[in-house]
Amino acid sequence: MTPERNKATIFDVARRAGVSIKTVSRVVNNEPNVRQRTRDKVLRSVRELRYLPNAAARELGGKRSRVVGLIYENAQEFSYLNDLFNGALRICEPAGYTLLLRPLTLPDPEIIEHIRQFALNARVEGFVLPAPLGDLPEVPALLREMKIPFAAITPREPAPDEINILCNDEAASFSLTELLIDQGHRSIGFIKGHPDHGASAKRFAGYRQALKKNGLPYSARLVRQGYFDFDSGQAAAARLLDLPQPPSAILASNDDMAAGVIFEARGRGLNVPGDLSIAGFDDTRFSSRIWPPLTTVRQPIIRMAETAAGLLIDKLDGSDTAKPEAPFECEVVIRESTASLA
Amino acid sequence: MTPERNKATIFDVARRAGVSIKTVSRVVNNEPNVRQRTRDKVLRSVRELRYLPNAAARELGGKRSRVVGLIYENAQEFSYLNDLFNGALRICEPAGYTLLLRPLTLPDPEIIEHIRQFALNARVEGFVLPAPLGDLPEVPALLREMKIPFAAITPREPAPDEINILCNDEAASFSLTELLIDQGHRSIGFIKGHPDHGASAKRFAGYRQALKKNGLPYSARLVRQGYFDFDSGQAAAARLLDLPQPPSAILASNDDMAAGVIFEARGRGLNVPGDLSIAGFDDTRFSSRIWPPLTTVRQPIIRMAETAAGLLIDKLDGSDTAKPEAPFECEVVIRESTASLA
DNA sequence: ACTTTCATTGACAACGCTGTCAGCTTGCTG
DNA sequence: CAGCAAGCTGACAGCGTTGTCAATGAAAGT
Repeated sequence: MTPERNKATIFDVARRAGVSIKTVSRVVNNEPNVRQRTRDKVLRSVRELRYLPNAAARELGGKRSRVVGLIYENAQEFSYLNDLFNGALRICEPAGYTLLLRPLTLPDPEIIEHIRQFALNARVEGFVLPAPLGDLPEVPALLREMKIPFAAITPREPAPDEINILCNDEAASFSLTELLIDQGHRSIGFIKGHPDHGASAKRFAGYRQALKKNGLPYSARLVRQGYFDFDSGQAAAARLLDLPQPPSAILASNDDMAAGVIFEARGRGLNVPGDLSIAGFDDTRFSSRIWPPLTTVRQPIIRMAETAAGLLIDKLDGSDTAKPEAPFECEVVIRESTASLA
Repeated sequence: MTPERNKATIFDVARRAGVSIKTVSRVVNNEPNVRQRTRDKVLRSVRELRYLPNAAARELGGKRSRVVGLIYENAQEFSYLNDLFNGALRICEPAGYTLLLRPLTLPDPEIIEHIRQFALNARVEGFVLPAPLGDLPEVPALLREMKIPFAAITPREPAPDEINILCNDEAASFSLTELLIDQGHRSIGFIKGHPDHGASAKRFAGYRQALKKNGLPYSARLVRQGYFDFDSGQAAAARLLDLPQPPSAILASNDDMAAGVIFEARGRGLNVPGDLSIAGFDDTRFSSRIWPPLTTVRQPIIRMAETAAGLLIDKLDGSDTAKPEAPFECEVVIRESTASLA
């Protein structure tokens, strides 16, 4: 059933190089205490035989599985997941790690047990832990308890000695709000994101800050709770537009909700951006494809995932690189869903 | 580094059940020639100790890796990929198989070499091979050469003894076209899909058949080549709408292109569906979220992926179930982007 | 009762690597 | 130049399974 495998074993390499298998092992694993000449001999032999270490034997003999797990919420935006996966994979593969995906469906009372099972079954050595799972306190707690290192991608301050990648959500939200203010909007609605997501609070904070800095009054009536999905965005927009004095612009905490706002606006015969400016967050695949194309904020997810995977692997490999990462910068993408107030 | 693993080994189970490790192995692997009483004893012991076979040892000892590979084109619609993955995972996981993803970026002159490397490195025992990779003749050819079984999900007739899952693209396209005809449309534009995708030809064939059966003339001017992406859909729509006698309806071979058509129509101030009816294929995540929501065709991707993975695993496990699958049925989803001709 | 046949079970050698530890070289130190 | 530490290398024992094959037991045939 198994295809003809790469036949060469460590023995073949050793014989050809005239050394012991242990020395080959040392070279292959980049261990110290091998003379340069010996190392070269072995390396040549490895190349000539196209030697590829047998992962199963490696795991059985040593204790390392070289498996990195990526757990994520199944309801996440697909393009976000895709970037996450591609970014992490780009690092894991060349480093000789296997990247395993595990979708989780929230809410799930047994989520902890599911993660534990996954970690055990798949022999996961380390996790990439994106938002919103990383925002749930119990998930990092479980991994700490299981002594499995992880690299979180969440808008939080990392615990000491833990890896956490974040981007500057608050600053981006601030910029976006200021953009609307600069365009003359004085009444700007805001739709909050899912309360379980750390980003929601940050984005809201940026909005308030921008209002404050520009001397605009904050009004709770202009703020509605959403849950990051299209429907909640639409519903929130409906209530905002039903106000006696509806806002002239609405800022949604993500693009799915912004799409819902557009949908609702169009349904009411409103002209976007003529009658209502709309902006979102995340720049998903469709943000530029809906009508009108959405003004939004783009996060460098791929690079964030790469960095997370890279730092995680450094840790797993024992190369203690304790450099704290600076937050990644988000980019405001201005499209046609926002316009100056006539 | 590795967390405290499930400690119980086959020896512990054997001791507790009062049998040899080989007998435990037989029971765990569902091999024949074990008395029922013995089997029960072992099973109880397994349960009590929460025994979980060590995958690495299993692979090293036997020859099975229990890895199923899912290779896909990176540019694919995310929701399609997501369904594919979730469907396959739902089958693989409980069956004790590991599902490994491998994105490929087309066009890629070295694609064969990449797949070969992946198969070797990851010790893939069998592949799930979705469109469009399964449509490329060289990919199935490689897997046949490497003697790696695969389950294709493509609109083709399967080679004998190979697994192929398909859905009735042609019939769906036929229905969708007839729907438009029933709504009074007499001039229906068609945007073809990417020529490398097997589905493209099928969908086009269904369109022509429906015209023919309903006595409508076929005009090549109303047919444009697209490539399954938004931009090509928009471009094709532009040319269709520039016709001296533009069609009153446009059928795009997928929803990305249909979104492009809507985009173009709106840009020209056309009312959809008042001035132009638009329909697509695939029912992606955003098909119902754009304005107007798209009439389209939904494929049961999840079930198709489940079936593909299931048949593949049957084959890998040696349970020769040679039942040829009937094509899955697509479902026409009628939304607001199509309407009767006034 | 005495083979023969087959289902059932177990002993033991792989599988290909890493960990441990001992042995052999070097290069320094005094 | 002996003496010692540090650098380098190899022998060998696991790691937890499955495959092979021989041994045992039970059922069936003569």
